[in-house]
Amino acid sequence: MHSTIKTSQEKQCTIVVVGPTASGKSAIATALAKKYNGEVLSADSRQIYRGLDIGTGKEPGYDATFIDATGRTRNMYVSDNVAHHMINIVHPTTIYSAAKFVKKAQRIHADICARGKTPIICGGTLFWAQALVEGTVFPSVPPNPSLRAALRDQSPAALLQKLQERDPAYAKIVDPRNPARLIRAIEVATALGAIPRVSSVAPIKNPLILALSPSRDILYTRIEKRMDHWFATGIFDEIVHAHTALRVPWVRLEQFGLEYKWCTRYVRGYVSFATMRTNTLRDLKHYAKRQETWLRRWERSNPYIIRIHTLSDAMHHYSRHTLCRPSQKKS
RNA sequence: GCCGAGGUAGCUCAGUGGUAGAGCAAAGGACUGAAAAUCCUUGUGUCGAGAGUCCGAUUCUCUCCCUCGGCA
Repeated sequence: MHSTIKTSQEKQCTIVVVGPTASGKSAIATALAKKYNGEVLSADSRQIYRGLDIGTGKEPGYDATFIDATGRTRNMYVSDNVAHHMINIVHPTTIYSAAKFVKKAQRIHADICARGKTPIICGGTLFWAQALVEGTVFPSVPPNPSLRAALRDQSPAALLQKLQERDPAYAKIVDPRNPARLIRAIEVATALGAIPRVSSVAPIKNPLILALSPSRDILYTRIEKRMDHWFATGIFDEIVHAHTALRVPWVRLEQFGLEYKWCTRYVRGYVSFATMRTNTLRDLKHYAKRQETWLRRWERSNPYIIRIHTLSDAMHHYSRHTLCRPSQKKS
């Protein structure tokens, strides 16, 4: 039952490994990649940045190149002898987005399949992972920096008013007190006249979605341990290096959130070590909680998500999935 | 031992003669080109203990206990 050799009955599938921070996604994804001739496609909104390694939880590795299915040379990241994609793809000052991620990741996914490998989507940015799996098409309105700057200081009420003038229907369903939501809605409505309905095109076929879900006690312990390990192994140097050698402004570093936010302040002498540590830990726990909330919601709309705890759970479900799939055929 | 300031939600503290709130934490939720971001909802606790005054005390008085300063 645990055969690692592909039989003719096995069908190609994409493994998806999600879960909160510090739940052990990377280790499982890498192990699955070795087991099933796979390549990892990262869905992590921070590991895309070069030079942010420790605090983003990158597994040790190096940048390398490979030849894709069309014969082109492409970049990848190699960790534990496994190819990883969507890691170290942009400079930290680059503004990236979920839409860009989905577009690029779809191409990479197709290429992995074309080369006969098993794609393993792995990441903690559930928004990105779900959008990729479901093939979400975002309104094709890129961010408008000057509009955003102009709206930045307006009250939610004023923003809502503006949105009502453009798209009253959408104004009824947005979060009326969330500036980020309101500004994006105004941005889209200004460009297109109204907010288009969201559509899902080109979802990933035959996904096996595995969700790591350690108990909260265990997770919080792991988060704290990992955080202290980062403090001890050079995250402060990394931040200083990003600022001096990579010329990443301090404000930008703070924008990355979590430890980058607090360690940057600590490195600059604005907060004590104790404050930095306490706040980082608090924010990490909040983050993990939001990831779990997202996962629960996704589960409500997708009954095929499977909760797992170990690598052998993952392998067990992979075997079942590839050998005798439930009727989830394309229609 | 004396003087002073306090003891109210897990923490920091407001507050009132008619049995109490805020922030943070915690829990839950939202999320469609910022997502490690952004935002929403949820607060009954012997108001340190005992006694007294009062129709009624967490609020006033007394005693005690504890904490923190200062003086010895």
